[in-house]
Amino acid sequence: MATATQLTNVLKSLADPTRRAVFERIIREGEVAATGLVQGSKVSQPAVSQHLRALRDAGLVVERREGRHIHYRVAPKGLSPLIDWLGHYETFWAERFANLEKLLKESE
Amino acid sequence: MATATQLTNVLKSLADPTRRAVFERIIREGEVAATGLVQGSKVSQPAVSQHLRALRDAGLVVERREGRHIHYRVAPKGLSPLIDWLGHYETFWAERFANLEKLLKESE
DNA sequence: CAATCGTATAAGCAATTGCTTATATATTTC
DNA sequence: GAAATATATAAGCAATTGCTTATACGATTG
Repeated sequence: MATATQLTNVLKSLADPTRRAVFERIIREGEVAATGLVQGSKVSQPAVSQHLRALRDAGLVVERREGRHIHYRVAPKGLSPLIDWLGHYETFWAERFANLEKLLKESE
Repeated sequence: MATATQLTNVLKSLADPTRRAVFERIIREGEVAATGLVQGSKVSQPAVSQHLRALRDAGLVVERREGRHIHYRVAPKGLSPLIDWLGHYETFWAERFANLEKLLKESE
């Protein structure tokens, strides 16, 4: 079960637009090296690195070292704390949420 | 359609544990006056008031004045930006699920 | 109208955040 | 081993955040 702290970390991580953009690129591109994420980013390499650390600490991405590159990809259950939290209040906004939750549960 | 700014506001609002607790109480209790939310809260009345304003600005709650009380309740579509954002990557997660399944089959 | 109740706003402050530049740490290549 | 590449960490700084106390506003009651 996801703790409140984990949920807080996920929400905080996604709340920053720059960091969320990094996460979205990782989602779209599947697996990206940090270099690739720096290119096309508005912020510096250290800034991207710091965002990647935040995302990793929040459990949203995982890294895989390959030579001097470090490739990032989405952590399978990274969004679980958020999905679970939404699901906890499902009855309040059931219809829209039902399909998404089902899909995500299957992918665990 | 929800803008990126709206999503950011929703995420930021929910990212703070105290403010999220206020929101959760409003969800559970249906309609609550600010006084009720202050009671049982760890923070002061102004702090609660500021959190309520943030939640309202993010579109997560609506208020209804009744005499000198102001009652808060969940805004029906307040979480839409978040739900929509998650749904936007639905296809990605579906593909991820498919790939995982494929990978597991191959490793048998 | 004066007192009171419910709530919001103002001002100030310590803590946190997101960024920068500069530097360190791995890893590979020459 | 030296240079180059990929990434992380350190230090510092301006902006933002979440809280506090004090005060203002709005509605009700006497």
